[in-house]
Amino acid sequence: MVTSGTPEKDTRTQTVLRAEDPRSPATISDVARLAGVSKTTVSHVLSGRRPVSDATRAKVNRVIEELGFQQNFFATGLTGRRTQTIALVVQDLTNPFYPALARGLQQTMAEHGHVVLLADVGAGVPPVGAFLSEAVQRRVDGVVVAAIDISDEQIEPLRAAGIGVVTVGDPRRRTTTDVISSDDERIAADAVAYLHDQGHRRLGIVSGPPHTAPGAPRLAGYRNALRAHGLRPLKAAETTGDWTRESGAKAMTALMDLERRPTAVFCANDLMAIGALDAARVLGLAVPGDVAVVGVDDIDAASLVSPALTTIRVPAQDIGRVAGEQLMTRIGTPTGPARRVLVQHSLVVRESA
Amino acid sequence: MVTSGTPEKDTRTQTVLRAEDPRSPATISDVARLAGVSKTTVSHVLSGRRPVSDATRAKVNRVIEELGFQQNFFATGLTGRRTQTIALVVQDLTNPFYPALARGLQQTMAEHGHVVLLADVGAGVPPVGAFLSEAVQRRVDGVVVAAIDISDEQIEPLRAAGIGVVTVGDPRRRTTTDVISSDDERIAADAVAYLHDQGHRRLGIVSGPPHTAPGAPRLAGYRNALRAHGLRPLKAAETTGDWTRESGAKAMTALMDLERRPTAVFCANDLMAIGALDAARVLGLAVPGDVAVVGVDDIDAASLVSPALTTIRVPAQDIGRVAGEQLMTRIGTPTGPARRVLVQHSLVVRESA
DNA sequence: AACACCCCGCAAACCGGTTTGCAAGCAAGG
DNA sequence: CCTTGCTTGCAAACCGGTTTGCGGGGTGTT
Repeated sequence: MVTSGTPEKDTRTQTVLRAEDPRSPATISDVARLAGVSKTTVSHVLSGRRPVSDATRAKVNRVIEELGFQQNFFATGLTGRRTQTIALVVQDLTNPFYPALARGLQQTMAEHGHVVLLADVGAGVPPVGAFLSEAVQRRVDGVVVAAIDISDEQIEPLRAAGIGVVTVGDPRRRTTTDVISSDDERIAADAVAYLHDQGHRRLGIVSGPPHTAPGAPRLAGYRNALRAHGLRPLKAAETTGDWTRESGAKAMTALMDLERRPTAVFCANDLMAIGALDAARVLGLAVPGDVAVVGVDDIDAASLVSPALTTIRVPAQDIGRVAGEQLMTRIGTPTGPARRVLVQHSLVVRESA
Repeated sequence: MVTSGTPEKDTRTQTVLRAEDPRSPATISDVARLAGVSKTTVSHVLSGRRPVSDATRAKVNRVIEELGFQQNFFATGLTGRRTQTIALVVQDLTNPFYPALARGLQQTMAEHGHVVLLADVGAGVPPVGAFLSEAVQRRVDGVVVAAIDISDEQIEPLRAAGIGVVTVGDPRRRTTTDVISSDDERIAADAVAYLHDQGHRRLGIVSGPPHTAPGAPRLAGYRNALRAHGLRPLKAAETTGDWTRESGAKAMTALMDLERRPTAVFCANDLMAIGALDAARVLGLAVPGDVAVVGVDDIDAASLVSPALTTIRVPAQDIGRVAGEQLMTRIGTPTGPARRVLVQHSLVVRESA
C-alpha cells in the first residue's frame, strides 16, 4: 500500500466498527455489546435453541456480518457435543484404491460441513492405537476405518466414546460396526460367468491371502461359480498371492506349469493380474490367445498395460461416498443395528479376456 | 471382575480412586483432588512452565496414570497457542503424485505428534476459501498447499492468522511462503542430456501448460539444454498438453506429423508420455526404435506400460517429508525469509529411451 | 380487574483447562 | 536475629462460548 505515512498508527485493517483490539478476532461479547443485547441472546440466534424475535435476530445478524464474527471452535467444542470432524484411517495411500476412497469420502463430508482427519497407518506411523486415541481426545464425530489390520478390540474405545464407526471392506469380520464393501462373492462369480461365456472351461485363480477380507469371499465365489456352471474346482489350479504384482507373476507361472493348464485365470485384484501378464510375456504366451486374464478393481493402470486388462470395476470413490453417507446417519443415531452395504461392481471388458 | 455383588453401586470400571461419575473422563480437578494439590500444580506438572518439587510431581503423575487422565483438547486449545494440527490442501487425490506426497507428509507430522486435516479441492468441494477459513478457525499450526489453483491472495488470511504456510511445486510464483519443489529446469536438462548422449539430435517436447508451475520451467530447461548442446530449439517441435494422457497422445501425433520429425520426445510428465506411447502405437512407430520417449514423475504406471517408460523420478513422498520438516521449523519461527528447497530427482532408464 | 400463559431477554454458572499475583516456608547472608 | 531471595503451592481470574433459572411485559380468558 503506497500511501503518505500516517505518523501515529496505521489502520491497516478495515474493521471500522471494532471497538477493542482490532487484530484479535471478534468474540460473542463484542457482538452482544455492539448489538445492544446479551451474550445469551447472541448464542440463541446462533444455535436457534430458543426463539428470538425477528427484530433482535436481524440486528444481531447484521453485527455478526459487519464484524465477520465466527464462533471459536474450541469454546464451542468445550461444551458442545459435535465437532464437525471425522477421521479416516487407511491402510496404504500408495495403493490407488485408497486415494479414490478418500476423495469420495472427503467430498461427501465436505458437503455436510465436516472436515476429515487422515491417517495412513500402513507404515506403522502413526501407530493405530495412538491415532485412534487422538481421535477420541479430539472428539471426532465419527471414524471410517479402511484398514484391514485394525481389529474390533482396537475399535472398541471409539464406540465406548459414542463415536460413530463405519468400516470398509470386511463384511464378515466386523460384527459391531456398519460395513461398506464390494460384493466379493458375486465379483468372482461374474468373472467366472464371463469367462465361461467366452468358452473357457479350464479355469484357474490367483487368490488373495485366503483368510483376509476380500481374499476369502472371492475364492469362495470362484469355487461356487465353477460348480454352478458344472465345472469342478481343481485344487491345483488355486494359487495364492499377497495382492502385489510380483506375487501375481509367481502364481501365474505356477499355473502355467500345470499339466492341464488353465485357458483362463481369474486374479483377485488388478496388481496381481498385471503380474500375471508379466509372467505370460516371459513365458511367451499370448494373452488372451493362449490364456485369458481377468482382474478386479479397475485401477488406472489396468487400462495402461498391454494387453489392456479386462477387469471387474470396484468403484472406490463411490464406496467412499457411501461410507460418508452411512457415517452421517450413524452420527445421528449412534445406536441401532449394524448395517451392511454392498456396493455394485461392473465388468470392464478390455483386451486381456 | 467376578466378585460377589455389592448391592449398592457396581464398580464396573477398575478406576478405584475415581470419586465422582465414573463414566465421564477424568478432569484436571479430579487429578488435583486425588493428589491432594491444586489444579494449578497439576497444570504445571503437565506443562513444565513452573518448577514443581520431585515429590509432588511424582504424586501427581501417579494419579494421572491411575486415572488415565488426558488433557481435554478443547480446554487446552481455548487458551493455548498450538493445536498440533496441520492442514494439507491437494489438487487431486486421484493423481498418484498427491497420495505419495500426503503419505510422506503425514508420516513426518505424526512423528512430531501432529495430526493432518485433508482437503482435496480439485472437484471444487470443498471450495478452497471455505476450507482455508475452516483451517483458520480451527487454529491449525500450519498448512501445506499442494494445489496449483490457489493464489497468494487466498493464502494471505492464513499468514495474517500467524499460521505457517509451505507450498509445494511452484517455485516462481510464490514469493511469500516457503516452497518445496522439484528442480524443474534441471529435470528437463537432464532428460535432454540423456537423449543427446543416446545420439539423438532432433528433439521435441510435449510441454505442460506454459504459464503454470512445472510447465514453464520444464520448457525453459528444455530450450536452454538444447542450446547448451549446440542444438537449436524448433518452435514447431514444441507442443503443449494439459498433463493428461489424451493431451499427450494428441501432441505426439502432431509431432510425428512434422516434416523432419523428432527422433526423441521429452514429455513433461508421465501421463502425457504414456499418451505419447499410445499415439506411437497407433501410428505404427516403434519405441524406442523409431522415436524415443522420456517422461517425468515415475508414477507407478510408468513401469507398467509397454515399452516401460524411461522417466525422471520426482520423489513425491520425499517432497511430502521435506514439506513437513520445513513446516515444523516454520511453525517454530513464523517470521523470517521464505525458504526454497529443491528436491533431488533421478533418471530411471527403462525401455522407452 | 384478576389470572394464567407465552414470548423474549438477561445474569450467572459452567465446560476444563492456563496463567497471574500472592504468600508461606525455608535456607543463606549479614 | 533480621533481611533477602528462592522454592513451592494456592486462589482466582480468564479463554469464549453454552445452558439454566428467572423475571418483565404483552396477550387472552374468565
